[in-house]
Amino acid sequence: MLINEIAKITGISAHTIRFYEKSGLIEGKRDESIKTNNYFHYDEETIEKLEFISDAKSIGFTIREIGQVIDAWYNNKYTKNEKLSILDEKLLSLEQKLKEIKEMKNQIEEFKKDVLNDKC
Amino acid sequence: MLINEIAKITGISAHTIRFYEKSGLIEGKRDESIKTNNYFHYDEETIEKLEFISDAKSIGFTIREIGQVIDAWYNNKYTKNEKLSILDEKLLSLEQKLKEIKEMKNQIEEFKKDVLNDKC
DNA sequence: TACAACATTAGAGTGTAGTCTATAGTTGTT
DNA sequence: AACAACTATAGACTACACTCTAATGTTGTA
Repeated sequence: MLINEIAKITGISAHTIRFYEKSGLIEGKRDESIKTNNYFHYDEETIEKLEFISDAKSIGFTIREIGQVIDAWYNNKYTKNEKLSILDEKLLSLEQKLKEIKEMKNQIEEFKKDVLNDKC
Repeated sequence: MLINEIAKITGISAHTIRFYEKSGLIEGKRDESIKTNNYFHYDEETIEKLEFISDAKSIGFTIREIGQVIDAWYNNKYTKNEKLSILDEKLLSLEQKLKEIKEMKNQIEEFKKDVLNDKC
């Protein structure tokens, strides 16, 4: 798959995909048998990664954090224990986010009560 | 209270507090009886607002969104129905965030399983 | 073969949310 | 009065995550 095809599939622009590539989140491969161009080729795994990136970004993970998780999942950059500790850390931060969001829900419910009772 | 005092209480720097003031999130009052300076004075309500801002930022609300909620709560910029609709919209987006975070937790749990089973 | 549509890179520009600096004036303590 | 510590404002600077432009080359179709 060339960049525009994977862009269409994932809904992420070619520009942004190149940005993710430069940021080290994904990695296209060059076909060594083709000498006339140096186009990047992307596979199914890259689609998975890009979908993960979209999800992770929307819950507030930074590029750096997403890179860590991707490396913990796909890469051999880390030992097994390092991988598990990165993933556990992210799970913990997600727990924290859940707690904060529930608290914020309660607070906004209180605001609503105040508005309903004309207290503000 | 002057700016440094409220900064110390909330843990938010004076610079950032001035930035929030310029962004319309909080509003200090000038003491008209003092002619020698034009220092801003802040009250308890501003502390509440700044604490809300910290919480809301940490769950990913933008300055604009936070401004809307503060206006829906403290201000008479909106009608009762407008206020309720802003707050309901935020509640809905919090529900959405909760869902996304739970899904991400499951996905990272799956990554962990893969790592534990040496599948990657 | 013309040419639209695609690919690459470097680098510039944008929006958000601060963060810092410089300048100038004010207040409180010695 | 001297001086440290505070305050205000304008505007420069930063980090992050894109987003776009320009220049150049390649591919596929009429």
